Amino acid sequence: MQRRFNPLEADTRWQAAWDERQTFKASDTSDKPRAYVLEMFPYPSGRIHIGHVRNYSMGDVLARFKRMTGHEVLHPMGWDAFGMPAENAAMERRVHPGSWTRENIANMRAQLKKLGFAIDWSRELATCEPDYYGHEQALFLDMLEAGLVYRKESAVNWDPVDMTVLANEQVIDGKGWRSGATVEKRKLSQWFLKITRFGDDLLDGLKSLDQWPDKVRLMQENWIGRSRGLRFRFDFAPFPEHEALETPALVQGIEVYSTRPDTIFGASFVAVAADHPVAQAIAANNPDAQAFIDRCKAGGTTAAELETAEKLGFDTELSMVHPLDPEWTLPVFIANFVLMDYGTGAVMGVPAHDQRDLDFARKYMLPVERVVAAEGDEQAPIHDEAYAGPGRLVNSRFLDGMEIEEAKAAVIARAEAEGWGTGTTVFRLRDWGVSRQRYWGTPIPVIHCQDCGPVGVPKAQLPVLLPEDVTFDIPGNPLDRHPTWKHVDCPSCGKPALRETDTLDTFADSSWYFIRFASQPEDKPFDRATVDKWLPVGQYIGGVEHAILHLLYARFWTRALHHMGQIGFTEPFTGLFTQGMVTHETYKAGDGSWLSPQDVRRQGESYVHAETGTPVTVGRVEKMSKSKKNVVDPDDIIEQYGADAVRWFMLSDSPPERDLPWTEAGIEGSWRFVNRVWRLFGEADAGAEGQDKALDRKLHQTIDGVARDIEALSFNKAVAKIYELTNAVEKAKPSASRTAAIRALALLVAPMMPHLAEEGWAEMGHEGLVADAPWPAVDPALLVEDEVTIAIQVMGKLRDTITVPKGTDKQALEQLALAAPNAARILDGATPKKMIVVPDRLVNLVL
RNA sequence: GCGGGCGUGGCGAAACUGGUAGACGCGCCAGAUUUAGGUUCUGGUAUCGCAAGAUGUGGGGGUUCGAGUCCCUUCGCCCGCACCA
Repeated sequence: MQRRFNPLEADTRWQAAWDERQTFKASDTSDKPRAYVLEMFPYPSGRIHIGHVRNYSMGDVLARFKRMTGHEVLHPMGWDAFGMPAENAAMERRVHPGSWTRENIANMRAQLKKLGFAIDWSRELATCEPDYYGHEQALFLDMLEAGLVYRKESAVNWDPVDMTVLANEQVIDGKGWRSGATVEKRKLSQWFLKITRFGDDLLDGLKSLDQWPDKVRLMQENWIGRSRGLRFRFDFAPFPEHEALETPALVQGIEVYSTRPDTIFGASFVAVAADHPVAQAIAANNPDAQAFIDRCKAGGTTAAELETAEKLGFDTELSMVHPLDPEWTLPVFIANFVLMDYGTGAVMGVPAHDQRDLDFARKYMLPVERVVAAEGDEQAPIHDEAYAGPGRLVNSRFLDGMEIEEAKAAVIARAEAEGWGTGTTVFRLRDWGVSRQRYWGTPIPVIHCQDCGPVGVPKAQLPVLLPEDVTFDIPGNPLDRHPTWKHVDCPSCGKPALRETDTLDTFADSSWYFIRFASQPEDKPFDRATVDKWLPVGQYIGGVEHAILHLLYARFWTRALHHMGQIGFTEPFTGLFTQGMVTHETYKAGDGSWLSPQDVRRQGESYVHAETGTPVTVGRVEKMSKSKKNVVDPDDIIEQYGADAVRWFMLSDSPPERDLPWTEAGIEGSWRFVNRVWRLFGEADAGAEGQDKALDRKLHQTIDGVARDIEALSFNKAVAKIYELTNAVEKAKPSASRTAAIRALALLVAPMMPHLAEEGWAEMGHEGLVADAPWPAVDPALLVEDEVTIAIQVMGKLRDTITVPKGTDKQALEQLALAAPNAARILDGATPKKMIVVPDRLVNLVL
């Protein structure tokens, strides 16, 4: 056997062996328990980065471990292949988005294969291919039919230079991220998916997701933002001479929404948003009002601006009647802090119990009356801080003395009885606008007919294919200006009609790919029986950056499919794990420019430029990014150290949810370990005899511990335990136990370092693949020690230790503790007042 | 501002329901092998101290026989949301 492991040769050999035998092909018909392990599929940007390597290494350990423990494992890979970068590349380099994307996929697939992941490549899919997006179109039509899709005028971010809609994330400081042009708000007819239909389900469903990080659940909870309150109407006070009253928008009064109807007797004004119909109606005849509205709209929306933004209002000189007192009128303001797209776009202002209302009231000299007070505070005046705490109602007529919740219920009941309001649930969550004025996405399968309106493309005509002959030399949507593509006959009446030229948000593509992985019939999106066998995904692994959007959309899509009776489950991912990023030190040259790690050389305690020898400043450890040049290319390091060393390093040291600092020394340490294990494999002496009880025990404890750690995704701990075992085996004298431990070691490292494990497994004369071998069995008798070390404390301080047989009784321990030399010295003849004995752990002598 | 998380050696980190803090890895120190460097191997490595011993999990306080772990308070860093009525 060679002394040094040769990864370049071993990696390719075993990857070919797995490929040839289709080792990781998942069977839909297997009787074994199933495990669906999934990592978030990548966008084919061109190259795999180190973050992907970490992500897929984690999933791979779990997938391989599940196989070894008798599961039928589904561990697929695909490509989130639609999206803007492909169109940008098309514009910049005059390549077709399709060829650019497919070339990237080929490159990245080759890179992934070099890492030896246990992936069922027969299920590979790319969302940009018609055999994927065609089925997505079918699902869209199903949702349309089920009333989960609708069309509505909506304000969007419009980039006037690129002539396209931008997502909120693509608007930076009010400018388009590519063009730099000031983004306009434009009203466009857009398709929406009715995610709010499932607002309650999506929120309540979070409770059942106990294998999700609390952080993500909380973020989704906040995002959905359910609140309960009273929606009610203020009527206008008689004010016949005011000309604005003639406007129909004003005649109906103003609807407001409040989560604190209990404070209704503390109301001192009504405020409407700048976009509110009442504001608009007033502005129509009042230039000052119009000027104020324009000013509101010009206000920035960044964090800093909002923080410092003053509460501004415009007095409309209208007044409203308090619903519980016809004699009581309240002034109406247009206010910059009221949002049109939340609730009703109008609020009742209760200054004593809402900070914004208080700020506003102080500025415009409006009354501030306390209506809720903690015990003893009934007379306490409100100064600069609104009171939002608990208490009982005061100054509130029939509500006086009630608790807050009681008063809320009383007001809602009265409003409903008297017909001026209803108890309502309001969500912060908005319906999902999915229309994009883009080429490289799933065409929305709808035809617009002058007579019939929007008509779904008949399913028999799917897929609606993207035309290949498009150009990107001018801005805008190539589908819209294609000469023939959009001209079709109406499927309903046969008259000439126009195709929808918008494509679907690419988040739609990633909302059901995990279902398609499980079942890929040609004629329909999936086969229900097969899907129900595999899903929900047992363990999903990816970055936190998807905590809201992707994970919420996927949950919605799953609920929608369930609602339509297409699948038998409601949540897509039973277990979710969000892994940390891979980070690296940053380096700066004297002139302030960033330097890549390859250009930097260590010299004693400091760093210098590799070529010029000039000093280099070492900066913070940060997420690897091209702009800071602190990137490491996976291909380079795989070539240098082999896939296993890279995989091992990705799993070592840092807990997987935390950031992992990449270091040259770290990967070298992993490489050293690969060779240590490799040398041990060469020492598996089949003829060795004799038992080494301590080593047996260590082995079985390790098998048990590593299994637990992998199940818990605590890879760093599993790695540490394997190191400990390796240390113990290296030190042990030859014996049958040692040989057994070395053989077991191959199985233990197999999920993390599969190539090394296969190579050693074969060298040790085993038939078949380690990938097909079962996880070693644990002898429970060997998990417990027969001797334990007891800590002897005096007054809680460790003074001595003794070794005794496990299970030694209390009296014996007390005697031994008193006799322990160091303890006896400290006691100096004194008798302890009390002795605390924790069996098999410690004795504490208390004076 | 609201919500959440995290502070343990020179570094990445362990420590099950309160019970011997620092496992394991990196780095570093010493030694062996080597023509040398690298590799490999052996030993050491929380701090102070020659030692006995003392101190030590961001700071302060508390509960307990016993606190990294529980409670109160304070400081620092990170993440998410953003005028949500």
